Amino acid sequence: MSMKILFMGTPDFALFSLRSLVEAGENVIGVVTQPDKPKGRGYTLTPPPVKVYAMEKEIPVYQPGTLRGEEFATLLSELAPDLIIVVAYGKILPANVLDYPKYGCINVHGSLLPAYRGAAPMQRAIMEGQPETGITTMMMDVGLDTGDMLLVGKVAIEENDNFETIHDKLGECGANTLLDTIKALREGTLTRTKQDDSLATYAAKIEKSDCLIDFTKSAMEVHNQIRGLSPIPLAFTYTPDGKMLKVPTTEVAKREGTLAPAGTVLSLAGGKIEVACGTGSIFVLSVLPEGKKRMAAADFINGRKIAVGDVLTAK
RNA sequence: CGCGGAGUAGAGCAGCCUGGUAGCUCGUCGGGCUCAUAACCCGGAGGUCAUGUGGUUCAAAUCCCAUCUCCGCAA
Repeated sequence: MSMKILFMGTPDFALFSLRSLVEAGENVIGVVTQPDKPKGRGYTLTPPPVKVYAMEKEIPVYQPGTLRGEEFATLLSELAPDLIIVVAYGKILPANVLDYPKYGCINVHGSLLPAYRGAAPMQRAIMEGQPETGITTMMMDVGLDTGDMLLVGKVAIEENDNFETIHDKLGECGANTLLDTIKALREGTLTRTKQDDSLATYAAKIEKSDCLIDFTKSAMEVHNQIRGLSPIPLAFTYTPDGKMLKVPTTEVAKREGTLAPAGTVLSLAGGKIEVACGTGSIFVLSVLPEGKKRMAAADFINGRKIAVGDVLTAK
């Protein structure tokens, strides 16, 4: 049975799934992705990763500004997909789209639903210190990540995993879980499980305020925040001269109790910047100073930009 | 023409405003010392100060002009 699949997705995370569909020989008849957006210095118009890949594979690409209205409805009836796969597309699908395909719309979501519904499930799970996260495939409905669950894949979050490593592991896991889901659909063995709404939690989009490091929290909480935001967009603090300092990598020091006022630099031994937290301390292993490249903490120390006793603060 | 920072030894930086001997922390190489350390001491190598056979000047890393490259913010 060859189903006509329409793929909807935008960033790198979606690319894992699209690539696996293509490589598995599925009949991907088109890709819907967000319009090119101005990015970076000088506002260069940049295509989303999914578009770049689709064009390489000569799959038709569509970038509607909206899914509501005649235009997209017409396109949909021309393409006539049997199944729509949605992975981090970035827009809400209206009811007429959800209802169109014979086999419905399947979403690949980066959490163990009903936990972490919403925009930033991977980051939030790490930031909140979860020991594991995963992928849930679901039949989409009109709610935000509220549809019936299909299959689940789990991924452990190790102490030094960060957003990048979890993103890649879940991308991989998502691709595999998606293929399993389609296989089950085809074989008629797919079962739907309702979400328990009473257990639902939301993973709100990451805001600037989420990125400000709060050293009054425990060393582990600070570490979780920093790694959940690394390498994008990165957690930050301010040095005594008022310059912003982003922190890509840290590790938790094995120390207990309150060592000094939160944010105080305790030591520069071994090329690590040890910073006091509410309880315990963390080692800052690399930094990204304002206007500079990312560098090892040892280099930052060599340039004499920080000293024992300096206090890193919210400004 | 979105805003801003930066290009000086292998790395991170200072020096530039107020032109006049190329400096700091580290790494590296050689030697010494210690039971030992993120060790310590002594010595050395390594730079056409991004580019222009540009301008000003007795003299330019420093002031002026142009170009290239890298980065942060914002979106």
